[in-house]
Amino acid sequence: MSRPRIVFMGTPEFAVASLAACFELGDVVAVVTQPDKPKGRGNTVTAPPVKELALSRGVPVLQPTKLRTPPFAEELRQYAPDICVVTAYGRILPKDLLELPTKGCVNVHGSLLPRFRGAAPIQWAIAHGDTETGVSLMVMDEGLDTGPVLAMKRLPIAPDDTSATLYPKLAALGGEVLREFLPAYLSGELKPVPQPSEGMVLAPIIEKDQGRLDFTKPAVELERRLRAFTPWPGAFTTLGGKLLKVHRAMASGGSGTPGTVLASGPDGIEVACGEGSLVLLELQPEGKRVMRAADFLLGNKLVPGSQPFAGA
RNA sequence: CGCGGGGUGGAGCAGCCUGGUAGCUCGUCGGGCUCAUAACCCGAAGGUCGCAGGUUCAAAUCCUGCCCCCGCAA
Repeated sequence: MSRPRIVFMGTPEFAVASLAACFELGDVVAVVTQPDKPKGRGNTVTAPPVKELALSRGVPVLQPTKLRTPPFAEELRQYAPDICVVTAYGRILPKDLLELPTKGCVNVHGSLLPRFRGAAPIQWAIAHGDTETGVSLMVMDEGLDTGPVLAMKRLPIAPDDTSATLYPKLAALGGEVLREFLPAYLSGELKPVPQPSEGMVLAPIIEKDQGRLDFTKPAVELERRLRAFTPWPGAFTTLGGKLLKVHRAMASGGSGTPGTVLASGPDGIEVACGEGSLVLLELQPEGKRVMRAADFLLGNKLVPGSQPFAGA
């Protein structure tokens, strides 16, 4: 097949590069994405990034609320897809959809499988302190990111990488892995290889409360989680009943009762943790802009020895 | 009309309710002191208090409209 008929399924910014690759690789006959949702201040109804690109290319956009009802499968069948490419769609695909395209469904996943199966692979790669991650192209089966793998591309994780900095890099890699390996899969040259049973790690969806700083944990872990959970849900604590976000911090060697301010000055605010200490470098009080810790201290006194942060 | 905080010398804040001299901490510049420090002492510069209108003898402060920044929720 020279021009495969592709149905693309995806939703956020991460999926856009994959969709762009699909436009090069075949005829994108339909794009499936999540329904428009109210977003941001003012609750403006916003279209997913994938939809924007699809519309600009004049491709039919489907935004079903439910996948498991027969009408959607029938609708999709009319497009007679050869292959369905899925990147961060945001839903589990039922068996009948997986089997609908003649070549099945392939998925671009943001980790080196079987490490970090699940909804938040990029975040957990950082949170675990990995120095390398990547993207995997796999043939989907009914399990959660358990299908046999066609190809992987690797990417180093820098010590200061956050999910925000890693996302676009991995999104681009996702487009590349499709361009390089999808044609070979479609022609039958490239066979999927089952994932090894060793090394499986789950990457469950992140919940808001996981961003709350728990100073009884080791400082190194808190620093990793801060980067992993940037931009969402971030790392935060409470000060004087108000939210205080921590945008940048550094693990250090101080010790004391967890949650105690060990030092505060131009170099930051050092807080004792369960193991080591965390030096807060950039803060954002609720309703305010991000500021350096030193600036924050000019208007807010944090006395060494005190335990001003709630929650700990 | 989703909920809420904020815009005051270069930075972070107070003052606003209860109109009446522009305040605090830091930075900057000049001088002094010290082996030394995020040091300390003395002095100085720097602000149309987001914008526009209104009320008033008088507005950062009260009223109206607009612009901009941000947190929450979804």
